[in-house]
Amino acid sequence: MVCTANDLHGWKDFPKGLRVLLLDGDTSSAAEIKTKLEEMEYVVVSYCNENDALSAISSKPETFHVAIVEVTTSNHEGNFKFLEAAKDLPTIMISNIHCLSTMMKCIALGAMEFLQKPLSDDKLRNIWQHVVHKAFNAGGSAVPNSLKPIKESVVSMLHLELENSENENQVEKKLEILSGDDDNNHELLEGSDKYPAPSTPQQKHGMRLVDDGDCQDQLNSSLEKECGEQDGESKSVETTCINSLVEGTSQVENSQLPDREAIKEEENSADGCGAASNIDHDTHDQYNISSSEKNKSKPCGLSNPCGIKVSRKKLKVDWTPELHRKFVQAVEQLGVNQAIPSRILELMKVEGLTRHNVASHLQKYRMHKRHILPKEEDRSWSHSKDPMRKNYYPQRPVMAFPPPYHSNHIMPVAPIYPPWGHMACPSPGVQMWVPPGYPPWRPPEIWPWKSYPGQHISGFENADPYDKSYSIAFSPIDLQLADEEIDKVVKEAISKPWLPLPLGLKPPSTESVLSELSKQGISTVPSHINGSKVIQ
DNA sequence: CTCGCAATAT
DNA sequence: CATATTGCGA
Repeated sequence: MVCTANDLHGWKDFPKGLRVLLLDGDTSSAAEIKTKLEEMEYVVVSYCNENDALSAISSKPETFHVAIVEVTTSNHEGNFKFLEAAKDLPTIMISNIHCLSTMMKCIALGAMEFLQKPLSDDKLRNIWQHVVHKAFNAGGSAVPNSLKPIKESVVSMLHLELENSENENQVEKKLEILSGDDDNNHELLEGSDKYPAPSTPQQKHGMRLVDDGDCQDQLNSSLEKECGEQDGESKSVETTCINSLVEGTSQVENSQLPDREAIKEEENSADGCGAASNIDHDTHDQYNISSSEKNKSKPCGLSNPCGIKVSRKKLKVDWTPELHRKFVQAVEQLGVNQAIPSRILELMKVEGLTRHNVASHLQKYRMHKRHILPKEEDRSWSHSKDPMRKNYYPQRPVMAFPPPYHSNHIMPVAPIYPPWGHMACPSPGVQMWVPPGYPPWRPPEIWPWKSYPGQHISGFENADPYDKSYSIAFSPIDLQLADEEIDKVVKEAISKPWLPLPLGLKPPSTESVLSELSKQGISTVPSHINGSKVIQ
């Protein structure tokens, strides 16, 4: 009934309207909690005995999103039964008693949290977090029906795309933001305005890990439901950990930038999450770093007090198109001659990426520049395979665009970057071979100020031996076509400075261009170049 | 320590 | 087999 996708398509102010089952034997306490919850615009149905509550959730399991259940010394059994029956329902235990083993048992049986009475408003207000958490963490098993809409609406609210395994850390981070401002709980922002309820958010990162460990290590006597289910999440545990470690410092301010990168761990287990289905890197920047599953060389079984594995393992970088795009952009911005790993790393501004990764990638990049093109060459031209001569290709023919191509139309949408495809033509003016009939997109590397006819500034490649050879290889028609296109774009850009640059790409910085030019003895910049400078 | 290359691993 | 990682000399 409740939760059709339509009902909740928006769920405008999300936590409001969340349906809470309250089970508290103490009627006055129940009334008090109910009142508070209702002030927070939760919908509360309270019960005073377990049987009523049990029948309620068993007859209409989708009626509630979350349950709050009181535990006393006398009603253990009923509550445990409830937990058992409501294991799809995020359940928060509340109690006056301070019994560690009881708490432990509840948690082990699947309770999300165990709170001591009296309940603070903060904790009540934040119960929705458990709902969302569970909605995103129904490990393995399907998300319970009552929680599906939650997940959907949260996803839509955050403008997230949910891949097979979306990084929940990302979600959670945004949710933390949510709890801060979206909750518009002005009346409660006394002193600690940042995180109203310390216990709840903390539990996500720290406590739950402990719980998992406890479940498996100590309490596996008879109670391993949630634990078993959540076992498959050790990856996300590590992801969270990595994220907080790696990104913690710089991400604090950056987390809202549109081009935030996400680190996600790849799991090669059966539920094949990322790798196979990562074809949609157009929309959101994303790259994967997966830890090698075998921690052989390093003795990294250490655990910190929280039980979090501090495995600073070697991370394998998956150079997704997006990541690679950044890389190329950085290289270009630096100029091929100055593209050293450390600087590239800086420019890429990607947390978690090491200089080593970049160096390796750079190596590959250069290798391709030197080998792929020459190879094509060798096959069709000379059959000289002399490896010593690989740097010299004075007269390489370059494919021109097929005749029918004329650049009268606007740039096509940003292309999917093939891993190395456009590397074949990283220098301006050099056209990548495009299959006939292919949409003639222009690589982002080709920017007006890089190749103007006659000046042959031609960007940064002059100091690069390989690129030098490329620039020789211009075919007239290439130049003409490129100029035509470029001219058009430049004119448009100049005449409409308020518009974003084509393809939404960031051009090289003015400084880098100018410094490069001055290095080459060009101190005066043509006026139209200046013009393009203005729009930056 | 960084860079770039070559060997090695996945 | 392509590509990422590791190792090593400059």
